[in-house]
Amino acid sequence: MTLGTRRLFPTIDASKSVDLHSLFPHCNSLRHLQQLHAQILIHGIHLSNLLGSKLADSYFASGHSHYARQAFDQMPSKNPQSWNTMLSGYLNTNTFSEILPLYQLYRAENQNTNSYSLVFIIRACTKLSLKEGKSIHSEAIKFGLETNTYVSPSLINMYHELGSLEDAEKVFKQAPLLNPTICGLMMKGYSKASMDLEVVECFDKMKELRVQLNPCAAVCLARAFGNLAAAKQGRAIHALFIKSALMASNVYLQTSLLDMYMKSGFIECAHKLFGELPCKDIVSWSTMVARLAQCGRGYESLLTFQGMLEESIIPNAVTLSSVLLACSHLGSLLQGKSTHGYILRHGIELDIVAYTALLDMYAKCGSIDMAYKVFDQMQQRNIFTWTAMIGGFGMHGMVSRVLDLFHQMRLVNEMPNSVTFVSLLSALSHSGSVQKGIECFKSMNRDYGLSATNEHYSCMVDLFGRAGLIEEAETLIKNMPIEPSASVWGALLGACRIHKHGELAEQVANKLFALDHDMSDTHVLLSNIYGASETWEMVKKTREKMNERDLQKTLGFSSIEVDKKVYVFGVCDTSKSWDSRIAGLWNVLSIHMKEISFIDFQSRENDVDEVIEEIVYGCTQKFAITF
DNA sequence: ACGTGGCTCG
Repeated sequence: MTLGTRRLFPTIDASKSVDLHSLFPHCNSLRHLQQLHAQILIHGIHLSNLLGSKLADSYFASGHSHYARQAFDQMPSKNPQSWNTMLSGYLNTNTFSEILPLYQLYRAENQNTNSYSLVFIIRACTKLSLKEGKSIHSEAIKFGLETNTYVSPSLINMYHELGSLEDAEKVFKQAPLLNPTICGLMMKGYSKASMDLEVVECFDKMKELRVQLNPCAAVCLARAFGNLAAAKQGRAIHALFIKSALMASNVYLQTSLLDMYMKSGFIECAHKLFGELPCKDIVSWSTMVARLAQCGRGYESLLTFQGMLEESIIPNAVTLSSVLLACSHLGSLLQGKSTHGYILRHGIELDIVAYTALLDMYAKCGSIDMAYKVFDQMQQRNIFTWTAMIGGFGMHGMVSRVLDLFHQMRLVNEMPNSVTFVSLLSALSHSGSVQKGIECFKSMNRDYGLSATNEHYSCMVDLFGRAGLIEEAETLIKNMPIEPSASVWGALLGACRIHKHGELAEQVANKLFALDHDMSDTHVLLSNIYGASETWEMVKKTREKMNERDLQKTLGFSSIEVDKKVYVFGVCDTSKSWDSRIAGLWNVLSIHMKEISFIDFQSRENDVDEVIEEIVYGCTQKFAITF
């Protein structure tokens, strides 16, 4: 140890080690610490466990683990606290590999262990492996510390972090007394595993045993109700949180509740809560931006993003991927490009998720070339990236690119998931590639062990249906190992419509009515099918049935931007908002479309008539948002 | 001098 040329510390009487203690808070650099270290050695006070540990702790805090270890090794006799200081230091500096060997040394010198050490080791094992975790668990059992107040929550946390919920439950059930912390952590485990019902069950148990809620449990509960889209119960727990004084100054809980309301469609409640938040951070803003985009309120999402920028909150990759999602929902290439520009101007680093959202935006806004450019330039790609690009080519009708990309993906050993196959099948269906579609559908299970979901079956029914292979479609549905969903029957109904199978359509529609889902679309479709086959009596009946049941057609909309204005078209009866130029252009276009048989199948010609008929479309104008 | 957690994105 060399001393600096200038002494910062006076020579202190060895008996007054207290004076050295008081110098710790004044060490703001490695140099200061080393000088203090020297003084301690000079005066022989390193014999003191206390000073040695404090020194090690300070070295860790300044990011110099190596010196911490040196100070520790210089202590001739160590007490449990000094060992624990080292374990804690390595844990906090993420040097997990040092922890177990150090603990081995400790145990070689000591017959005993203690709850502090165990907690550090358990936390290290959380980052290591289940095998090591289990061995430390048995160590805890050996010393009767398994149910210790600090040890058992750490064990529960470790097990669910390592993916073994069963082991977490075992520890949870062995706890002699349920406390808020243990319950909170168990709920966190369930929450991570998307076991929302179990989260709620755990909460019910807490109520029964009168265990108080803690913030962790509260957050999990809000998340669970959000996922279950059960905002009614959500409002009740919100009230409970307020009563339990959990809400104030807890941004995490506030954000979780915000998210819960948004996920379950209680937009008003969410807005109210959002408005009341005393300090909105990046996450609460991003939550609003994300959820608004996801529920199709792209314009509001962008406005919220703008509001966030006005508050001088710097968006991150998470925020921007949601903004990009809003742009793709609006179909606004201008807005999407402007977001891309914002990212470049402000040098915001995107992650793989955000780049995928950028690619997806370009694809969905019609700029497939830009989408591919982004894809091509990405340093890393995951299955979502590949799937988005495959889907992009698919929606542009570029089947050969779809198949080509899938092939490339397999060459780099990326494994397709269920969604990749939805994109593939949908592309093959739209291009009428029946044979390839069948092969792809078979391959999904045979080569990748993925079992077909209703979405895949819908694509297949659509594939057969478009090609006029109604019988094949019916057989496929009959042999489905799972209960066909409304979308599967919907695809068959669509096929009936194309090929004018009135009778089958009625049967299928009845299947759809039997399923508990939004029936208005089915009624409309059915009535259109009758219309196509000119069975006007049935059209009338269907329409009457709709009125009887008080069903309204779900409102659809589409949008386009012209000269920095976003035109939103939706079904509504106020046609005065129509710009006459747009109306004129629309007429020209529809006639032209008919002339060139724009619709892929001859039999779908009547679609065009129908669209023209529905020129009760209104148009609202919104200005592009600048940021 | 050493110990138990929480929110947003494809």
